[in-house]
Amino acid sequence: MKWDTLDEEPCSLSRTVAVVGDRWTLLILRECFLRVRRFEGFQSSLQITRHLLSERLKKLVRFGILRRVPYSEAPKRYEYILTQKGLDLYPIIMAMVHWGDTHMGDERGRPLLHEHKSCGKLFDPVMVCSECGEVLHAKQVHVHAGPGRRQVAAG
Amino acid sequence: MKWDTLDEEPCSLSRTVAVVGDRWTLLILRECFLRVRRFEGFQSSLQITRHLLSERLKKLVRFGILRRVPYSEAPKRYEYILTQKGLDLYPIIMAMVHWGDTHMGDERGRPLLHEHKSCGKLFDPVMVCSECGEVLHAKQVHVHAGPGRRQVAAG
DNA sequence: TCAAGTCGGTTCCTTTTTCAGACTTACGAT
DNA sequence: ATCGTAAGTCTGAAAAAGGAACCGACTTGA
Repeated sequence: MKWDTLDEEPCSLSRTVAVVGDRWTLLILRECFLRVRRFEGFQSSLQITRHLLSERLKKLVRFGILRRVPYSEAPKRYEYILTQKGLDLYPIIMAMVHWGDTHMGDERGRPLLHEHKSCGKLFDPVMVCSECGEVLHAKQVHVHAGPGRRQVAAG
Repeated sequence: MKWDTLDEEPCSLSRTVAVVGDRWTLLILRECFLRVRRFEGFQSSLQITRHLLSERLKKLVRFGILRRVPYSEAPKRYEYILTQKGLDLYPIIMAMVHWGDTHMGDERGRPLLHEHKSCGKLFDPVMVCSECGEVLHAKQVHVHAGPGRRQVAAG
């Protein structure tokens, strides 16, 4: 497996992993969803080295997850804003937060609570079937080869 | 940020990232959900080095995501089976597969199709609010500090 | 019975990433 | 002139990943 061509594998998970499959990238995205937008903001809340932050932000921009938007002309300053493609990562982040809440909690309770503005309640994210609306479980799902599958590789 | 204590951060995303936040681990989990159970099975389908596979499997066992179950006494041979905690990672994997299908596809179409046995249809996973059942969007969610939050750190 | 193959690893060495922290550039304020 | 801020870049050391050979306990086939 070569990481530099992982985004071309005939497997949607590999392609996603190529983009967000490392620790810092996922933590940077968490900050994005918490409305952090600027280099110093990411750096101070994550304690990531500036070198790596710079590289990760470039990569997220290259993949179209963030847009680099100037907010000051002199001196030139930029913020990093989630694109629609980036906003669509929300279910991944929320699924991870929910798993952490469920399986990695401690005696102090949840670090964050989420309120759904539409209904006004504190909620958990639940994954359902787009067709029947039932909650999804791994054992209820059967996998078929699709048109984009080249070989026996999975995906 | 020190990776060895990431699972104790007051942030559910960090804690999840501590366990599944690297490329190989996510790909190994994909194989688990595709019913791969044995060392050689993972190794040959992923082309991961045996060294790294060994280490990652140990880590997943240590975190209670896989169980190491003997299937032969002489010689001693083991398989790796998802625990309930591991099965609960399914929404994360499916959210990543769905994002890849949506945003990283090519002209050949999807590598895999998913059929929901309960309703018999090909489906996409959708994340909804546990309280009202509506589809979740990042902008509809407001975040509050919960009891497990120590400081200004996010989670 | 002896060689070859299988499975689940371990060991060793090289290459790539990451880390920690100083340095740079461009400006505004004191 | 000096300080502070923002958004980076550069450098050398440490850690992680990659590649490939080796090992031990069996089974299989000649």
